Amino acid sequence: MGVRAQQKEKTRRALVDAAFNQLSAERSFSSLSLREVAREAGIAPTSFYRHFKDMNELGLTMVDEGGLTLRQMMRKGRQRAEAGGSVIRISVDTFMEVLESNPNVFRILLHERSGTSAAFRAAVEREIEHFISELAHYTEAQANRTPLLARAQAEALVILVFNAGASALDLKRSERKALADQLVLQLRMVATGAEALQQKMDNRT
Amino acid sequence: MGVRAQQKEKTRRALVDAAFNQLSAERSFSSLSLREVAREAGIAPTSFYRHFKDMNELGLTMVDEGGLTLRQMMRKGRQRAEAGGSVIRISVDTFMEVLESNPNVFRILLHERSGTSAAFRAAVEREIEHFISELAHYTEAQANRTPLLARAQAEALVILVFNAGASALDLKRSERKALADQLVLQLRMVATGAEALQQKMDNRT
DNA sequence: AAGTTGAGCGTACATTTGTACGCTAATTTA
DNA sequence: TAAATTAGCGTACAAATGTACGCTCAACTT
Repeated sequence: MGVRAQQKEKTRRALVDAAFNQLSAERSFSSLSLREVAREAGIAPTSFYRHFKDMNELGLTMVDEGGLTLRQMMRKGRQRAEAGGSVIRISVDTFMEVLESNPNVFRILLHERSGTSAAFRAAVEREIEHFISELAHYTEAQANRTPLLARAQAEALVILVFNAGASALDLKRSERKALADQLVLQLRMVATGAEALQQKMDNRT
Repeated sequence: MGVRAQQKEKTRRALVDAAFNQLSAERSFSSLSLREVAREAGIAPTSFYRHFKDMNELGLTMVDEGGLTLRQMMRKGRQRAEAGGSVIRISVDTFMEVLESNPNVFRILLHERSGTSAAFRAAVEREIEHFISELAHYTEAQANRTPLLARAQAEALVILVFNAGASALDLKRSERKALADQLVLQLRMVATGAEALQQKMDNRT
């Protein structure tokens, strides 16, 4: 890659990073202005357009990138689970760690999920869908579920986890433990219930 | 109430209604400006301050009012359930009807739940908490659950319902049916799972 | 070596925003 | 009836925003 393209990429990164860094509990992506992001990235407002058509395009980039980061981290965590132990417990712990080290990635996903732009909502939904279908396949194979049931179960699990994540963002580390415990309990409910419903269906044939 | 106070109340209502009416899939409360709301309500921007300290105060009013509306409607729907039939099915159907007739009430709750103001998040959480504890008491009595289990179960149920509501907002009426069906399935999973876990606990003593 | 490209800049402008201030006129109080 | 209160208005202003336009000069192409 030429010097020029390299520099361009660097500036683009600076923009994305600047935007991520400005997110917080008090600041959502949609409340960021183009000028603020440019300022934080150390470039002139008008230079922004050399990289993104508008803030929307930057935001979508962030959602995609964030979702990817999350999935990679969760996948890495899942490898730990293969060593044995409760899949649920280990997944929840991994999730909480990921949350703690990437709060802003989470914030943009959570907020824009119920956001004001259809494109954003769709993008977030796509990311969540990745989690759901990965999990559904896993359960379908592992626990011998009907696709329909596996899907419903996986979706319920993911929703509960994401929701707990949203709550966790507002909590101190000490309070998160209790949250995690309750989440584990809820996930077990779903898993147990799905199993029971599956059995009932199997017996009926 | 004097003529004066009456007129004031009327204008206040006009402001609240104006704000609600401007909400849509493309427009969140936090993206509304004070001037827009005043314009829609037919008053001068500066007159806004005769009724609310700032937009934040208006928003909190809307959350409280919206939450109340929702709870009243759900309660009315629950009376239908007493006539017999699946509690879960009837509740879900009621919920979907409420959603359809008050989409904007829902929008503000859903959006501000993951919003940028701690006060808003707390207010929404308070409203959701109402639902959860009402439901937890119901299950505790009805199904003889441990408080801890009842709470976890109720929370899971409410989260799944609200989440489905968020998805439903983006769907056509025809597509909502499938969503409702899956939601029912998920709620049954939780209920069945909670029951199983409760049994297991009871047997252990 | 000469010519082309394009990332980044500065200037400029029209819009929109929140809100301070002081007035008016109708209602309420005394 | 006289005085006090106050909802609503119009004017005004500083701040911020998105973005059009044209320039520069380093990097790349030919």
